[in-house]
Amino acid sequence: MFSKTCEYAIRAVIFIASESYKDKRVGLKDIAVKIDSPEAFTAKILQVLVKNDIINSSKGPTGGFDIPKSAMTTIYLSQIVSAIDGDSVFNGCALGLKECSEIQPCPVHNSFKSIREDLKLMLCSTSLAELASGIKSGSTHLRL
Amino acid sequence: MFSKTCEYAIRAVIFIASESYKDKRVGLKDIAVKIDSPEAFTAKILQVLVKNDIINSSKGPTGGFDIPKSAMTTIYLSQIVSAIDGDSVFNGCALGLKECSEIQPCPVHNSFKSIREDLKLMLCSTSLAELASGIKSGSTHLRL
DNA sequence: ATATATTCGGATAAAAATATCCTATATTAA
DNA sequence: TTAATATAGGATATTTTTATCCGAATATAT
Repeated sequence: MFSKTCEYAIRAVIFIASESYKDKRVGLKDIAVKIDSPEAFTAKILQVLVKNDIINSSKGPTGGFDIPKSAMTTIYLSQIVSAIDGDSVFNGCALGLKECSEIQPCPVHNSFKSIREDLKLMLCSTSLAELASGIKSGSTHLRL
Repeated sequence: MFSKTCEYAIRAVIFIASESYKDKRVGLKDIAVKIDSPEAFTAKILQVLVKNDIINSSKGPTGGFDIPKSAMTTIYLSQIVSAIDGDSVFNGCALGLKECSEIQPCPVHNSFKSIREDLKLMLCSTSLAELASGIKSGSTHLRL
C-alpha cells in the first residue's frame, strides 16, 4: 500500500502532532524511539516533510520538530502520502500499465475504481487532529 | 498496492487464460511480448504460478503455459496475489506495525478497515474468467 | 535417434529502496 | 564568546527487489 518510508513518515507526523498538542517540541531521537524507526533514516524523511510544510523544524538546543495546533485540522493523510510516495496511490494503474484509463482500461480497472475512490476520499478527509487524538487518549499506538 | 512482480503475474495469468480460452497454449516469449514484461524475469514468476497450481506448464516444442477452461471460473485474483505477494495485502498493517488489531489498533486501523474489506471481497470474488473475457472482447488491454 | 524448441533452476547482476556515517550549520544557554 | 545540542545534508553502505544469463532437463517432430 505505502512504502516503508511513507509508513515511517505517517507515524512520525502523528507522534509529533500528539506532542505538539501538549505544546511540546520533539527531537529526532525521541521520535525514532517512539515510533520504532531507524534514527538517521527518519531524519531524512523529516527533512522532506519540513520542505513540504507538513512539519516545522528548529535547530539548536531546545530545537526539534513541531506542528502548529492550527495546522493539525488542515493537514490530511493525503498530503503526507503524496509528499513521500507521490501520487501513484491516487492515480497509478493496479497492474502497472502506463496507459490505463476509462477509455483504455486494464482488466481490473473497473473492479478497483470504487476501492480507489474510497481510499482517496478517506486519505483526503482524515486529518492529523483525528489521528493524534487517538494517541492522546491511548486508544491507538505507534510502535510494536 | 501490488509488487511489480505481482503486476506481471496477474497480467501473465490473464493473458494465458485468454489464449487458453481459444485452446491455445502460449510460450514464454509470446507472453513477455504481449504483457510487455522482461522475459527471463517473467519465466521465474511463471514457475511460482505453476508451483501454486494456478497455471499449467509443459516442456518441449509445442510446450508452453495454459489454464484448463474449467479452472478459469475457480481461480480468483486473490490466489494470484497471495501466491506472489503473500497475505500482507489482506492482513498487513497500513503503517507497518507488527502488532495491529482491533484490541491494539494503529491510528489508521479503523479508517482502513472498510477499504481493506472491500478490497479483500473484490479480490476473492473476481475470477479469471471475468478478467479474460475483457481481453477476448477487446474492451481491456494488458500492455502500454 | 537426432535436432529442435521449450520450460526449469541455479548463479549472478543491476537497480531501487532502505539505512548509516560523518561533517557542517544553526541556535541556545551559560 | 564559548560550549553544548540540535537539525541539515552529502557521501556511502546494506538490503531487497527486479532482472539477466546460461546450462540442464524434457518433450516433440522429423
